Amino acid sequence: MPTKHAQRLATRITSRGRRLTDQRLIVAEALAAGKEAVSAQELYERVRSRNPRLALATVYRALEAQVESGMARRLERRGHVSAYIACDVEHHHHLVCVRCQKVEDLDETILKPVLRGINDRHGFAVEHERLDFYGLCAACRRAAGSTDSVR
Amino acid sequence: MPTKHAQRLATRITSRGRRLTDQRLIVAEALAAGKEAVSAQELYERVRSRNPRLALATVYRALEAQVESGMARRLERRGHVSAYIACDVEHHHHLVCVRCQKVEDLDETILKPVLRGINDRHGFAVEHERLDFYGLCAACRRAAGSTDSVR
DNA sequence: TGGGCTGTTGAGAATGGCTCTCAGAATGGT
DNA sequence: ACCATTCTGAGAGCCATTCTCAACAGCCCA
Repeated sequence: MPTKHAQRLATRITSRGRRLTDQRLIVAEALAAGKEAVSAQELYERVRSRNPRLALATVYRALEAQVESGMARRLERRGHVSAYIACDVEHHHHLVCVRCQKVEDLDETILKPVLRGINDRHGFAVEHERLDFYGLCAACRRAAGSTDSVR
Repeated sequence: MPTKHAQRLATRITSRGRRLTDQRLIVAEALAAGKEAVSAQELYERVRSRNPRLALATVYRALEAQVESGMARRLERRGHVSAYIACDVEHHHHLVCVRCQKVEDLDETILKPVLRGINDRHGFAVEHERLDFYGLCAACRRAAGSTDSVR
């Protein structure tokens, strides 16, 4: 009795002519279950108890496949580790609060002019970007009594 | 007879209470000589012929020190490899070509609206940001015959 | 100027994330 | 159901990076 959610994942997995396998579904569900970025190792451990025969290499392959088909995004973590996050729609970028560590999603429309500018002024075709803003979120800003405006 | 350039590098190397060593100067000069991002391995090989006793680990350590003191910036390359680029001043953002590895500085004025937008729409006070774009530079784009526009 | 404290280096081994290999198993079109 | 094709499990292999530690070299101070 596949859930509606599993159905949708299955559709996306096979959308590029890829085969639907139990392993891919397991990995996709596990990844989609969390809202934070997970490394392949972590995901492997998280899933292992229920699926003892699942191999680590398979997790890597499944994640790679998800990234390729746009179901997930690969992020870089310190120490040359990749972390993955499920993506419903277009990927987004983050505002990381250096005080409370909370992460907000960046309003993507803000970026459009930048990408266009890079294209127009530099003739540069952006493939992917690394884009993280660190600072104080609204709450912490109030708490800190900061009246600083943006630079 | 240290050149003016070497003098300036030396000053920056020691600026954080770090010791000035031949090895650090060699690495700093080699990195500053190029305008494209270089991996530690590449830099090591580039420098090895003139300095056969220089160890790879030392190159890694010197690059790490440069990153920490703001003389260089670490970029990500495919396959979990770090690449480094010398930074003249504080905090530039980069356009890194994934094909020829050349690095352009981003026209900073493009960013102004983004920072304003983050401030206005998210109430988020940006302290610092990490912002690198990866893609095809104008030359490689022509070479590739790409007619793709920006997303 | 000459210790001496301490940061730094060289060399190679160790680490660890990730990928490869390959035989056997599973998938999906026909 | 058949079969070409794709996937998987298991572990070995790969390779960028880091660690270890004894020897060495800056730099501070008298």
